[in-house]
Amino acid sequence: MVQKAKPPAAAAEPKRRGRPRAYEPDIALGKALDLFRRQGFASTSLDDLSEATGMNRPSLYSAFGDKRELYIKSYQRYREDARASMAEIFRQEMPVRQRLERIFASALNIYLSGETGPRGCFTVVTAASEAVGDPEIRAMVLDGLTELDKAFANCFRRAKEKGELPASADPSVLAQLASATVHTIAIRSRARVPRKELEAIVTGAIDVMVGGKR
Amino acid sequence: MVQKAKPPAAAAEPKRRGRPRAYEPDIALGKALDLFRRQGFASTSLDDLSEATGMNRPSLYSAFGDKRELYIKSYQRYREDARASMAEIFRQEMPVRQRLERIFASALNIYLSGETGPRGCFTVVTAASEAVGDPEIRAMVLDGLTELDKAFANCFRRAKEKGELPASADPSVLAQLASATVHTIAIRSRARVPRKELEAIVTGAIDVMVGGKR
DNA sequence: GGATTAACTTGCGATATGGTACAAAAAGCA
DNA sequence: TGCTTTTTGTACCATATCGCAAGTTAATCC
Repeated sequence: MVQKAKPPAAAAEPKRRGRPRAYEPDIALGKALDLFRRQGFASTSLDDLSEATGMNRPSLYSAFGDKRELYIKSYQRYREDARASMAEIFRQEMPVRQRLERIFASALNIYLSGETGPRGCFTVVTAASEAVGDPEIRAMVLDGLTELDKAFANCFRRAKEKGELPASADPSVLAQLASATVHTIAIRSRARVPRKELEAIVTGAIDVMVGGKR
Repeated sequence: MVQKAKPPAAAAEPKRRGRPRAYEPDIALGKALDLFRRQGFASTSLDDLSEATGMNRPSLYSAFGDKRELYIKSYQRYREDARASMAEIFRQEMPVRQRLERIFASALNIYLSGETGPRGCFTVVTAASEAVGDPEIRAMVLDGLTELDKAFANCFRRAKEKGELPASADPSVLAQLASATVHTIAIRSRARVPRKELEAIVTGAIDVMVGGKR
């Protein structure tokens, strides 16, 4: 039930007035995200969330709203994190192959980490869940899929401009193949396919996309 | 609550002894499958299943066992259907490209059909659900993924033997790309990506796998 | 027609779940 | 020291869910 005994989290705080919070919203949201990602929306109870975050239900409620809102906020958080690591990879100039390797390695790390087994990709998990019945959630999922496509397309477009790919290469087709590779490893990771095999799939896909190993 | 008013389903029946069933197990299982596929395990209640199948809960029980068993039987049924259409496609001799087109078209039909929106792929839905926590279900999912890989590998191996693919082509790598394409359209279909776009993804992937359109 | 068999219908009980009301607690402010 | 403000902790409610028990109905067998 306890989360952390350090109330003065960030340095500068404007001296809040009432009783201090016993939790840090950011890390609590992270715990909720982990749970939702592993168990899905429907089979994660508020009791589970309460235990994982160290907050009791009323606190959860006042901090994040009801279960659906908490799920949405968790997903947004997931996307922000993913975007951040993507941006990091796109910051420097490098060969396509290397950039692809980094992107896939990052994906694998996200999907395979987790204390109680691989967690997979939250976008894929949400897409496959009953939650897609909710139009707002479905829109977010679609946006997540599109964002990944665009990142890969950007990657291949740059490569083509630099002459790393033949003129016949279609960046958007390659991007969809790359996204497909991400999706397949996300799914396989949930089935506990060992890391080695997932890495082999990635390597094979890269070879096909940018030309054989060298 | 009513399912069908035709008791003498198949022609030859060994004259059962007690009160006749008011349902046909096969079509009931199909309805259950539809529901599970759309809503997932956790958020499909026995009441939902009862209504969809036209059987009340005790009948469901005696026919299929508890909810988990029903889910497993639904998944097995799904796999049998998928295997059957695969076998059909592999029956005759044809160019790789055409065979791939048929396989993907079949997948699209399965994923996009459904009265209340696309249903997606049951293997993918199960992989992404909380049900993977169950070792037996996880094993079935893994088996489903592997079976698809093998079917595609078989397809590419034949093509290579017939000289349709260059000697450098690696059937198992191509197979994983093809599976990845299936997985990505399964996921996107759940996000309601329109059929046209999914078909474009398939076409692009085929071009990359077996060489440009001709 | 009566016995037997198998399925159907109704209804229940134990538990879990999402959500909330209300009072105690811990801080600042005067 | 009292007062206000914000959060926590406990308890609760209405509902939903799974699974099953007991009795009823409809068919065949003798």
